Parts: sequence; structure tokens; C-alpha cells
Amino acid sequence: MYTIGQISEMFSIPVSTIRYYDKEGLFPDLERQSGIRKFSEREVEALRVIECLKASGLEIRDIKRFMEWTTEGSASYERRKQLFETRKEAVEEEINQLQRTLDMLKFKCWYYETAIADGNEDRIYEMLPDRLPPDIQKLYDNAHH
Amino acid sequence: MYTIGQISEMFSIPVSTIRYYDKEGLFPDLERQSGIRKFSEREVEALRVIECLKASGLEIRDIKRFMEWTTEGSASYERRKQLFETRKEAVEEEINQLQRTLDMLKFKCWYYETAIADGNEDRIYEMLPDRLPPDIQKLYDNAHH
DNA sequence: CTAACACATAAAGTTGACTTTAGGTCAAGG
DNA sequence: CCTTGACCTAAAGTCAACTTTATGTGTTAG
Repeated sequence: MYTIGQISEMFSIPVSTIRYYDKEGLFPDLERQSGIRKFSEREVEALRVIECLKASGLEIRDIKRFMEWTTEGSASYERRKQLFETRKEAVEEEINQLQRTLDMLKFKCWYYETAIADGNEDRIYEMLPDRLPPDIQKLYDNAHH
Repeated sequence: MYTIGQISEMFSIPVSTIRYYDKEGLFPDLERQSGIRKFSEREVEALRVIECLKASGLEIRDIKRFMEWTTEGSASYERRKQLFETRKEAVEEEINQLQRTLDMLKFKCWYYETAIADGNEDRIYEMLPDRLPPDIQKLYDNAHH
């Protein structure tokens, strides 16, 4: 059993944020001893799931819905699985998007390295849009539509 | 030359958002003809950069600073390159983080597939925390610190 | 005994990135 | 001529996710 302060330490999350999560219903079965929250391993795992679902782009109110499902036992296995499948696809798409962003950033790094070496952007303009060095051309094409 | 409506179409961004970007100073040299904004290829490329920097996690006020640098010509090449290098590292870190999130999600998908097959979570609890199938163990370990 | 801590609440405030609203100009079509 | 549609502005409103503030309780250390 942990206090809110210990959980805060453990996850490097402010105490106020954990109280906020509790207020929003993210710990449906959290116990209390004379008003004081007592966090068990169940809540520790819940917080890991909260961080995961948050990182996947889910909003607090939807995380709350999920946490309510966990109190229904085996009746909600299918819904819970569906949620994780959907989140998995969303994160895969997000990673793809970031990969394209990364290609644009790499292109811009090359762009300014070249501009610094030349003192101007003239030579780059002559190479644009389809006479760039092969590896750079790939980045450029991937990033520009 | 494009009107704000054409740019809105081109990028699938609301007109109000483009006006907001302009108000925030993201198009430092935007021309106007009797009050009406005229977007050139320069602004089209600027908007591509805005989307890229936004996706990299940069805030509007910092994107504004970058756009001001572009009006300084070759004097700011070094600063601009530095910014893209930093953003590149931030996005690489973000992708790593999302990869760990993805491993957690894949683990949870397996978890509920197994729970659905068994009708309960008993067998999973017996495998936790270090007797999981090898490929699943990898996901679990990667996701749990 | 009292001061310092860790805990608690309710309610108000903050932040960033938009979006909406209310009002106005101007050119073209029926 | 008058309505429609695309443009304009300034200012207020929205939303999610916290954070801060003001106030209070209960236990422990000097």
C-alpha cells in the first residue's frame, strides 16, 4: 500500500495531478483510510495504463470509461481488447506521421548545412525540386506531399 | 498568388486558423492588395514548415521566432540549422517513446486475447511477471520500466 | 506546546491553440 | 437593386488538462 506522495515519487507525477485523476474517476475502486487515499498494486498498474493510453492520444474521459470497464470483470474483456487494438492502430499511424515529419527535418538540416557551406541558397534552388542528391531527394519527396 | 480560401483548401486548414497564424506573425512578409491577403509560394512553403515544426512539438511563439529569422537572410542560417537539429532529436525521442507505448498496447492486446480465450485472467497471473511467452515477455519488459 | 509535514477539499486560475461571433467591405449574378 | 459569397477585423468564447489557492485536519519532532 502506498500514499499519494509515494505514488507521486514513483511516477514523477505531481500530487495534484494524481488527485485530479482520482477526481475524474480514473481509480474507481481506490480505498481510503480515514479520508487518506491508499494506493495498491492495482492502482499502480492502473497508472501505468493511464500513462500508456494518454500517450496513445486518448482523453481523460475515455480513460475513465475504460477504468469503469475493468470493474465489470470478464464481461468487458472484448470491449477492452477492442480499445487497445484501436489505440495500437492510432499509435502506428502517429509514428508514420512523425516519420514523415522527421524526413522533413532531416531535409531542412541538409538544406542549411549546404546553405552555410555555400554562403547562400543559390545552388539549392538550382537543384529543386527534382535534381537533389538521391538520398536527400528521397527525404524531400517524402516530406512534400 | 493564392487567396486565403485557396490556401485553406490546399492544406485542409480552416480559414480562421490561417488568419490566426497570420495574426501571430507566422507570415512576416505576407503581401496584401487593398486589405486582402495574397499568399505566394513563399507562404506555401512557410505553411509546410509550420506544419512540420508544429508536428515536432514546437509552440506557435517559437515558430514565429523562426519565421522572423528567415527574414534576416544568410545571417541566421546557423540558428535555423540548430533549430532543425534540435527538433530532429526531439522527434526521434518522441518516436522512441511511442514505440514503448506501442509495446504496452501490443502486450495488452495479447493479454485480452488470452483472457477472452480462457474466460478469465488466472493463467496470465501465473505467467506474470517473468514466465510469459518469449515474444510477449519482451513487450512486457520493454513497457514496464 | 507548537511548528512542520503530509494529507485532504472546493473552487478558481492558467495555458495554448484555436473557433466563434458580431460587425463591415466589396464584386458579380439574376 | 439587392442578395450571395469571399474577404476583412476585434473581441469574446471554448476546451482539455492541469495547477494554484485558500482552508482545514491529523501526526510527529524538537
